[in-house]
Amino acid sequence: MTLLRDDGLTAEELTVWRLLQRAQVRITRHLEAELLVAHDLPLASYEVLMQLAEAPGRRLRMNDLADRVLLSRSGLTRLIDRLQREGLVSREACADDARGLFAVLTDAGAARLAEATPTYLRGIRSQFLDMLGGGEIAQIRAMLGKLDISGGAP
Amino acid sequence: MTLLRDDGLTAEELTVWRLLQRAQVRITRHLEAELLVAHDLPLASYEVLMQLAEAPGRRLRMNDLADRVLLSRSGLTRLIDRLQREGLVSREACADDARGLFAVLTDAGAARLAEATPTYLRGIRSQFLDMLGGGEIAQIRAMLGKLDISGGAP
DNA sequence: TGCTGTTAGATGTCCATGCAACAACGTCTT
DNA sequence: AAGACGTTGTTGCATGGACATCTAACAGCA
Repeated sequence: MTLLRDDGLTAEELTVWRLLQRAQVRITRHLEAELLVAHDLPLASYEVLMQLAEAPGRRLRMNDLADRVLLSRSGLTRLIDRLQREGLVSREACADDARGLFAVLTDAGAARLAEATPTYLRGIRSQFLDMLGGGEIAQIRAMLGKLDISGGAP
Repeated sequence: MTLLRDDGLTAEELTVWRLLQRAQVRITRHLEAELLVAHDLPLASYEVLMQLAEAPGRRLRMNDLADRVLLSRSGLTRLIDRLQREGLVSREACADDARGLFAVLTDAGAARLAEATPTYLRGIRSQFLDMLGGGEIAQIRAMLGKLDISGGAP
């Protein structure tokens, strides 16, 4: 039982990390599967549409968007390619920086997002929030906020 | 600002889920990168070796192992292929079920694991545990335990 | 024994992703 | 004004994972 981790991590500390992994993977897979069967929309695509919908002018620079959806720049390029092919997103030039591109949510994209959103939210509720008590959500939010590198403000 | 989520999730609830995603992805990437540069060992490989080391007889059935490392069966087949090629793991037949196979940790695998473990544990500490207070670890463990489907016992 | 159905792993195929390299553009210095 | 340097986004390439499918082997029942 002590083959490893005599290096300063207690069994509990290691367990916490494993639980975090498991929770995130389990929820992610649930959402992915549900969105796919119900709306033929991968989770990553959903998250792009969601971020764009929340952004002012329904648009975001590629770089900015990549950070928000936790994807590499090249990964996002390909993903936006696909979404553009489906007509859910378009690319527009950036006025004040000729290198830059905006990914812009189209009306079709907004409609598709609206369809899928109930599935997404229901999944988060049933696979995550419902399993915690009310006060616990605030607690876990505070702790996860500390883990967030981008200075998690309240 | 309320383009979506009038469906019953508060902004905070949605934030919690996003923070969980971000935390897990950030830590995972850190570990992957560190293990790769320092030991040329992908995170998934490390986790396989780790699980085998903890298992009785340093061996686990393929199916069982796949569940523990959160991989599909085919994914694990390929991964064990690679580890076997490197000599870190071997396959052994199962006495009481001729269909079954054990993945077994070799001495070379154990050595490689021992080399990489400090890097792994240091990563978890610096990217995760150090960012939380002592009491918080127990708290978050309790909550994440509730999220774990496999009846998280204390 | 001979069927039927189920389970354990391995493979063929496809697709998403990351990294390194690149091109185009911006910024800063002098 | 001009070059050095950083940034932005796209591409070639390789990797790794999932799904569907396949084979072998078990279990149950007639």
